Amino acid sequence: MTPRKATPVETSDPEGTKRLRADARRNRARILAAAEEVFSEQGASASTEEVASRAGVAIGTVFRHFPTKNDLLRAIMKDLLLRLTDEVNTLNTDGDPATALFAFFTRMVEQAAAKKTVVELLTRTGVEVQVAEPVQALRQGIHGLLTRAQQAGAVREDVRTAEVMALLTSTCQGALDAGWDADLQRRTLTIVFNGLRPPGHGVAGAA
Amino acid sequence: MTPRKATPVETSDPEGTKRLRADARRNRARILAAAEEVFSEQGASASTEEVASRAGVAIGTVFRHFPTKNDLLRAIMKDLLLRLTDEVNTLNTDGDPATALFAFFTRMVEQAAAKKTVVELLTRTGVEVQVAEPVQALRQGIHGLLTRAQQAGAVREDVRTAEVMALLTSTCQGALDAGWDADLQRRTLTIVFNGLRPPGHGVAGAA
Amino acid sequence: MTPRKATPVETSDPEGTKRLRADARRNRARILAAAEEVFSEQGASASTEEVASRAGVAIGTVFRHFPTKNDLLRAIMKDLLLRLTDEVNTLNTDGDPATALFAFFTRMVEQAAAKKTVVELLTRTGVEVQVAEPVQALRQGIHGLLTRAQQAGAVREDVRTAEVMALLTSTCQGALDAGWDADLQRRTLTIVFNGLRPPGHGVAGAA
Amino acid sequence: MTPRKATPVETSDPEGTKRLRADARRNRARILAAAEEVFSEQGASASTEEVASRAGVAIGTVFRHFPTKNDLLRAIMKDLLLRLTDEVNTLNTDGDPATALFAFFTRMVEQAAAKKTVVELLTRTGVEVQVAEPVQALRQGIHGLLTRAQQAGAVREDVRTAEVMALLTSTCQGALDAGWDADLQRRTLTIVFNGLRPPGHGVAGAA
DNA sequence: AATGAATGAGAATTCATTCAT
DNA sequence: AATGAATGAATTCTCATTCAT
Repeated sequence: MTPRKATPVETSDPEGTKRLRADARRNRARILAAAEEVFSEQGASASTEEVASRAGVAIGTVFRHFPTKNDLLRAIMKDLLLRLTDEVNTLNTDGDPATALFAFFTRMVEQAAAKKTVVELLTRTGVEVQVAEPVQALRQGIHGLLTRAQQAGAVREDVRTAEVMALLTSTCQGALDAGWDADLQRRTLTIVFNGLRPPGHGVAGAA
Repeated sequence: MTPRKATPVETSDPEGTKRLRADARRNRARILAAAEEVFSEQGASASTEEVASRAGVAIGTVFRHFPTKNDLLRAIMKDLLLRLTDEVNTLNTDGDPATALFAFFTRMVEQAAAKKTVVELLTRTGVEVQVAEPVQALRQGIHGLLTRAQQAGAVREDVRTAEVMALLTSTCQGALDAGWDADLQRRTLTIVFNGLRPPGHGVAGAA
Repeated sequence: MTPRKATPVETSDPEGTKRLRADARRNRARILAAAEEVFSEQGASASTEEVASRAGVAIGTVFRHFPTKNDLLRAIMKDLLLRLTDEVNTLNTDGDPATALFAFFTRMVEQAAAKKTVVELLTRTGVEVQVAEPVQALRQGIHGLLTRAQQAGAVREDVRTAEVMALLTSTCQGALDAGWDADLQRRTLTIVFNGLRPPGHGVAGAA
Repeated sequence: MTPRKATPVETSDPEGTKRLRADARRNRARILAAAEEVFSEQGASASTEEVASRAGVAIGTVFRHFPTKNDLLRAIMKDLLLRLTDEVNTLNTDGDPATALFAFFTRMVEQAAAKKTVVELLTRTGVEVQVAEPVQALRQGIHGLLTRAQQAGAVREDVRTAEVMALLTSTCQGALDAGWDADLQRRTLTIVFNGLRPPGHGVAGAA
């Protein structure tokens, strides 16, 4: 009848990993892992109870760490985006400009199937999971990959980051579809990549 | 989430329209229309009550026509697929082989945003909505468009129906994403279409 | 995740008794009766489940009739206030002006113990149960009793309705206290009534 | 609502202050102060966590000092009653017999609003807070005030302590009600006091 | 003694589905 | 056939209390 603020463990701690007792940190990690699993399998409508039992903790523990189901969803989103951004940044520094964008694109699509919900959440606005900043970080990394690829002559000049992002999320979503196997993936990406390449650079054979 | 019964009244009646009293047939149509509206707006998790009230009937009437929420979802899927197949077939007969595939592709993506749930359902297996046959019919129509386009030299020889379907559903899903506007759509499809065209046929400028 | 409006049975029906199926009306009455019982015994924090089981209906039925626990509380409040106002109005019409106010006052205090929660709610603002109008109606009735009593010379001229209400609710709350028995009630009210009477009219003996 | 344990650590230690380390004693005091604040503001249903954080200690510390929420409620009750009894005793010794009772009465009502929960608890048996002895002590002090007032001719002979207590708690509860302001308080108490005074001693004008 | 994380039994509320009218 | 009330399992979230650190 009278809602009261709890003391959300991760509120004052964006990364959610500092200043927690050892056991609390362990549980937090377990819960995040379980949540990624569960939501990947069953979508964002999976129950928090399922996450708790998969993590081997009581339901109250989940809510102590993430006061709201949405907070939990947001947390796994941030986690993934962080990892992706790291990867992109590494490629921007160390990768071959001519292929790095394509390599990253492929990797993301490969992993998409394992990240069902994350992809859902990343792309649908409905489930208000506000992760604007981490997404922006990822976008900037991809912008870097794109620019380098264009400077290397591997991608058309008139392609912009927005389209790459659109194609990326679209194909990631597609990768969740039934019947989407490794072969189909390769062939589909070949077409997309050919579309991105400058005229004459088309790589033969989707077959 | 807890299916209790699976003896759909309309199983023995594909179109779901025969042997019904006039008012019953009218109600069935109303419910389908309302369901398409509601699920398009709110996603598949919208409540059946909402559908009923939007259709102007009582909740019991919805369940008399569609014994399960899933039956209702399946029905609107079938409806849409039927309409799409009709369109494809018309294009196969009357359209310009060199452009018909692209035209259809564009049209579908345009409408996708209005068909939120349908796209969701069409592509995720999770929500057991088995609509194999109508999908197969659509696939065949698209296969026709593709073949003709290839014969007209408008599409690479090594592209197969599976990839076209994959790209089609992927971009339809993408069209549901936040920030996906008409301009982004045009630029994204340009890239995809360029990827489909034979080398040298690339159409310049995503811009 | 997406709240949806139910179709509250009593929304369009202030009195909550019209246009309901016979069985629904029966259940509504049962629920109200059970609620009055339960909340009287255990206070406003009693569980809705308890009300449901006491009423012999499923929990969903309670929420169909009263979409919110607060709606239920508000409903029993309105019910009681309505009954009290009727009583007051009758006394205003038929009662002896010199004694009607005291009679009503006594009756309310007598019944207070049986209306634990109602009294709580009537007097505390914390539990937002907005019943301003019905309370206002009651207040006006009491104003009538007071005015008549003053015209009959039974109550001091300088007493206002606000004080009478304050004394009324105070003693009703007092009547809920431990150790408050019939004798204590009589003696306490005697003191209050003497305080209301004009000097010289004091009725002897609290004893 | 689900008491699990009832072996209050401080049972053998009425004042709850002996045999404690300095810091423990300090914490105990802080917790009591915080509890009085919190429960006064939010009522007895405020959470123990809130008390802990307001006291600047961890939740475990609260439960170490008061094994049960009820023990905490009981403790603040005792505290308040002790203070009130002190006040009464002082008035019994030093005050003007003719006015001391009225002065004390007025003071308590004034403070009632600040003691929301205390008043609640003092008067309802429901929330098992057994504080019989301290209440008895207070009652005796008030009995003294009453007796003296009667000897001074300021209060009717036939008034007994029970009625004074009843009126006192009733008006204290009333003071918690919405709309009860300083003016209403004065007018209401005037009526009550007139009721207590011997015939002919009535003080004019509630206005 | 203090800390604060974990527990788990509720509590309110929703909604697909059933069934009496 | 239609209606709409009833059902009850499931879900999110809260909080007193316990216990490892």
